[in-house]
Amino acid sequence: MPSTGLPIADAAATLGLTTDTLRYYEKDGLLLRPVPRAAGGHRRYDEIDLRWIELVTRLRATGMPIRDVRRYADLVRAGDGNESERLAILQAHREEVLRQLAEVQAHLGAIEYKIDLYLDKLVALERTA
Amino acid sequence: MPSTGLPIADAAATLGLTTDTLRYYEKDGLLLRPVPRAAGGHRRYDEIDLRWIELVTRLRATGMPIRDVRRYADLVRAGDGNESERLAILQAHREEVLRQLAEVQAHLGAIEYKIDLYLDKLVALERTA
DNA sequence: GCTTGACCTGGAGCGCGCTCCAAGGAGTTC
DNA sequence: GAACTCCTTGGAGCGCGCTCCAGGTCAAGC
Repeated sequence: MPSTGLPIADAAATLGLTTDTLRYYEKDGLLLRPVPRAAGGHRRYDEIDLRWIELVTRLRATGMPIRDVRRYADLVRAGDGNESERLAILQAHREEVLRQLAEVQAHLGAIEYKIDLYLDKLVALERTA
Repeated sequence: MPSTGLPIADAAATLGLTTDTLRYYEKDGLLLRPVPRAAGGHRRYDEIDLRWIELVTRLRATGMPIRDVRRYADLVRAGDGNESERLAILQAHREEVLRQLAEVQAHLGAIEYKIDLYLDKLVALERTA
């Protein structure tokens, strides 16, 4: 059996993470299974591992705390029958992300207003110069 | 001279911060001036202080690091003449926020796709039950 | 066969942004 | 004037999410 899958450095490059982060996620229970090892104990990331980790990065990049990602991974690892719980986690997260997006956009509006004030001010200075 | 302005607890409640955070911001150089004191050394937050801190919370809530807020505060404190530097900071921040908004929205789209898959799955289960 | 370099582990360290605490002072209420 | 509450300061502590390091193993290339 040939060792299939990517070594950790390639997986990290593919996913835009560091090797340290990949090992940390695995140790912290965020993955669906221990990543398979080649002879010698080196990790080999298969397609299924990469796809799961990509989802993890999406959850993390939208602000889901690591402990919630772990809860979700625990459910998926437990197998069929808890789909409504998984759905609840994702839906709650979606609501939270939408809330934050709206908040950030509102604050950004106020900041852009301030930017416009400075632009006006600088244009006026320009004219008198 | 009557002590004008809000005591720290009221200012915190008004701004949605804690008293600890207000003292921390002041000590860390994020404010435009030392907050005025009543007799006895208690802080009194005037309108001008509250308005500035509100801007600080907008910058923070949109992800600006404290050190950048301090740089901006330093410029404002220095007075007229550096408006283009202030503008540059705000515009750079605006670009960064827009970048992050787009990224979060893209990730959210993928998460919502997954939510829909679970919804379909659960509806199918429902039907067979 | 030996060097090189990627990988392994367990655990310490770190940057950020607060958050909490101890010890003490001052002003208001009875 | 005693009790209560809110405030003061300096500094320690903390939760999060990595990030780094030491010391060791293993496999591939020359």
